[in-house]
Amino acid sequence: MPELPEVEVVRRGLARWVTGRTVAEAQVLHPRAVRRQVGGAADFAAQLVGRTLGAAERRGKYLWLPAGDGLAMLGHLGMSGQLLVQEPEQPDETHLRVRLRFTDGRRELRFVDQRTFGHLAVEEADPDGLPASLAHIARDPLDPLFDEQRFFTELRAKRTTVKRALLDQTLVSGVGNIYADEALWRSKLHYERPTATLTRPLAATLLGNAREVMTAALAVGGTSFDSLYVNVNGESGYFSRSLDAYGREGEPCYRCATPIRRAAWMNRSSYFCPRCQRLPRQRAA
DNA sequence: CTATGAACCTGACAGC
DNA sequence: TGCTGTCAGGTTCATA
Repeated sequence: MPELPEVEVVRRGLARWVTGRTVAEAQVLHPRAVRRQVGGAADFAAQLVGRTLGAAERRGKYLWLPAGDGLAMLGHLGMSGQLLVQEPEQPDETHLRVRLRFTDGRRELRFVDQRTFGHLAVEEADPDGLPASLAHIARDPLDPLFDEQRFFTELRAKRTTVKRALLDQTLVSGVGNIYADEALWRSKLHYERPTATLTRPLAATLLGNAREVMTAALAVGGTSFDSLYVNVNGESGYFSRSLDAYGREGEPCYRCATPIRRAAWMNRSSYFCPRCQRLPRQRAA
């Protein structure tokens, strides 16, 4: 469940169902799911058993469970990862990769990931509780401590285009392909607009729109096109019906009725309105 | 520093 | 039915 709203839905579920519970057993059913763990699967399990987990936290698309002694269990869902809270007697999912059993014998935590682009790891955390490998990940637009000043400065300094910048997790985290296209549509910006040409008000509009669209998506449980993107209880969100650009190739723009276009871009797709989101004419150098 | 492409995987779907 | 090609909410690494 990739982007910020979907990950936040999962974080809330974990906070509700896992906080304060003690790990009795950690089973790694696929080594790729813990490939970032320096000591491998055995180390991952050994680090977790006996630990009582704190309330889940999140930065961008990453989430983690404080585990005491300056450690945290970090997770990233990649393209297809799910964290599910399941009754122990529920049959194993086809792509079950990691299972945590708890000392209370009640519902277990399962990491299910079809494509195994996601991962879990136990890591040291800094004094603020942030896992070590997230030091370079920027705060996200829903974080009260998000540094707008820094965002504007770095955005203007970048020699790149605006959608690349939105997807750059060191500049602003949590935004992925769907919400980048949605924020750009709302801002009437072309995805290949050079960041150096963005005025401060335009950049502020863009950031505000990213914040608004992700907040709206979060309010309805995130975006789910299929059963891959679900909360810890396996339920889908409803934001797919509110998308203005993403996935709407050939359908009329809600502002001007021009058909939305899909363009191949960086091994993926960009959806945009060719009329509302124009590239300003290049000036000769 | 920036930019591109490929790699990592599995499954769904369209078209033949 | 079954094959082939394309596509998918992400990150990282290697090469220009």
